[in-house]
Amino acid sequence: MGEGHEKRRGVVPVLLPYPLAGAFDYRVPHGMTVAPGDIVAVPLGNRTVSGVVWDGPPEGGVGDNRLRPISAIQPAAPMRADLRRLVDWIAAYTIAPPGEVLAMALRLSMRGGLPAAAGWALAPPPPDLRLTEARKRVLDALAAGPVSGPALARAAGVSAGVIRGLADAGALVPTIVATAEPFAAPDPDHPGPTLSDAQEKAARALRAAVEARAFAVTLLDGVTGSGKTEVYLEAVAQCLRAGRQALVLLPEIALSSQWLARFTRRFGVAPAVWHSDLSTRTRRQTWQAVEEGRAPVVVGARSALFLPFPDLGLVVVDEEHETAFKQEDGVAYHARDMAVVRARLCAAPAILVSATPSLETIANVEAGRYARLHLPARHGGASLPQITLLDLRETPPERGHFLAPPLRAAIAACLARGEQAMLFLNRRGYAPLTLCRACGHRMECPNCTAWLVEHRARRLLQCHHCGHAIPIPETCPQCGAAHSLTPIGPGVERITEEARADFPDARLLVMASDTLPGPHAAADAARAIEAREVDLIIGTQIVAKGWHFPHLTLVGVVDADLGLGGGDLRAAERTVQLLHQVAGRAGRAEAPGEVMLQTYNPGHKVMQALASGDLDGFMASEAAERQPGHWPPFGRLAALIVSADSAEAADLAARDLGRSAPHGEGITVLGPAPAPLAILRGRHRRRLLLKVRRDMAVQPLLRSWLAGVRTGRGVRVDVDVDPLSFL
DNA sequence: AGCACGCCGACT
DNA sequence: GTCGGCGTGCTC
Repeated sequence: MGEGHEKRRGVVPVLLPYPLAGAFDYRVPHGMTVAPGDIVAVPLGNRTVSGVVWDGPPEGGVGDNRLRPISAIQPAAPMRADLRRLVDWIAAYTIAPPGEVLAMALRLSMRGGLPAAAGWALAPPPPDLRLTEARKRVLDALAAGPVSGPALARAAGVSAGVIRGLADAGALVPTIVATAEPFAAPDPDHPGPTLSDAQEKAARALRAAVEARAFAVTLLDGVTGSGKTEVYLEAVAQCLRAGRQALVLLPEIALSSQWLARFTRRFGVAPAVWHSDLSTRTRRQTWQAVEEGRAPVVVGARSALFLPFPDLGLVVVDEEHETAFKQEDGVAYHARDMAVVRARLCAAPAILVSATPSLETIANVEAGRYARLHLPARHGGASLPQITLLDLRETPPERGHFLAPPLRAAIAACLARGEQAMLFLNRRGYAPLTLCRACGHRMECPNCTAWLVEHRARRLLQCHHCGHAIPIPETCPQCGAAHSLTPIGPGVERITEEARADFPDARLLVMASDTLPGPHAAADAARAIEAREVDLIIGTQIVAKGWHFPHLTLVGVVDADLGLGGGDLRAAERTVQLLHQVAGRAGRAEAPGEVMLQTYNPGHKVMQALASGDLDGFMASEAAERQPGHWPPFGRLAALIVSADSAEAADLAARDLGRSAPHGEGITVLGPAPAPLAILRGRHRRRLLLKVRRDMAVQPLLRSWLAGVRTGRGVRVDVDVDPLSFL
């Protein structure tokens, strides 16, 4: 490093947290000196805003007479150089205004001043105070000075009631205390679980990578249940021994109660947690603890990438294949890839972890850019579940039902053995389509190109893209026929109804994002399953996360073909990843697991790969398919989404863009074509795809392309570099 | 992102 | 006659 401390006078660039084209120049007033990274207050129009003194010379885009002076240097810790480089890097890569990226990195920190909390201090003891043991402990804990409420309760080992009582008796007075409470220090030498030989070997390699204090990326892969988490926690332990901080990114932190329990088992205490739903207080405390090096380990969602670690020694991305790491709205960045960038910027190793690595990561391994550590088998005597394909053409469900007889029989047998079963269907609600039997009318969203999904429990038809909802109509809005609207196809609600009828004695639990609002509900559900208070779990996507349910031995996938349609580049890859993950929930302890996939395409390469377990072979064939056409990861892709109020305006703008598209050797432009969601939230959308060879960069092409077209009123062009979703 | 300036509907 | 809708445009 060594840079970033030079004091500067004259004119400096200041990056403002708004989607402006670049940094703005400001004059440094006499008597003030600033350095890159300083948080400053500057005038902007008729108000004062906060910004960050940026690096390099002034932009020079504006005449000296229009330059305004910096108002003040804010009393906040300067933004670190590596974070400034990360902001620059993400902005350049995603073609986003740097200020918009800065906003993501700052939004989380700049709200409010110093963290403070309600606390308690000793008052002159009232003469009639009755002292109990608990009350004595509280008074002792306050002898050294004021302490915040929760910390006091913890330190004295009492409930909040005892403190309340002392306050009522007049022995305590409320105060505001600065909360610089240290986060508990994880103990790297806390006795953890014993590793198998294979795990120990991988752990050794990762410890060495941490000790090397150099940028290097390692893929850690192995089937679900092979003990990858325990292995990378050893790398975290090594990082702690070296006195440095570690960051672990998880795709959906809110659903990871079991992950936190595993961490606690290994290190004796829980890590600092970071995600977007934290309260303002917790957010500020965590931010500050990270900044001051008091939070040795942070586990977080993608936004944790922007935390100001002073000494980051390790970055782990668990479930690296998860698409939840890709932010779609605003700045379209992939947290997995940016985590690798962050690791490189602070010369730390990165570990990518997955049972089903993305083809991108596999290609990086094969090109020698990433190392690979492979865990060959399930850990602790558990075996991989037996996966069978249920051909729905041969053994169809009864009319109006969705569970084929062999699956029903398997569930019945499983429940009879006293074991748990799970049904997986990646679709919320009761039915994805409502159709009029009289005239064929389909209930569609007025704002989006999408069907309205019936939610029977709430008596609604709802659009899963924009949230538009209407009460379920009595009559067809097209032809007026009464009682003619029929639900078509299953959602989890409908499967639940069927299961309830088929297995009336089983205790059911539905796990879907709308039935488990918030982390506590998910944690409660997981606890209930572990405690065997549930026999049959019916769930969407969220049951696929890394849960460990030791008594679950049967998983039925209601519609394994779901997700294969739509012509998405990664549809097959994603289906294999998702279903492998779901299958991995079965048989994680002594009892062997069994998985049944209901499919109309048992011959499909996805079904064959899952049934045979040959994921490497499947990924190799995916690679072979994408390579000749230079599709990712063997080429680079950027999507341009043109949206406008009217179809005509969208078409016009899209055609204009198409006409001025870059061309040349190794460059392909596809489109314009209606985006798969041709109308979304009332906006008409067209899509263009720019595809280039892997040895070329899309960013310069995009920049000159977009600079050359001026879009008309109401027209927006959104750029998505490395798009994952083709909607 | 804010907040202005700027041209067309219902109201103290 | 004004107050006010939010559509475009600018902020160093």
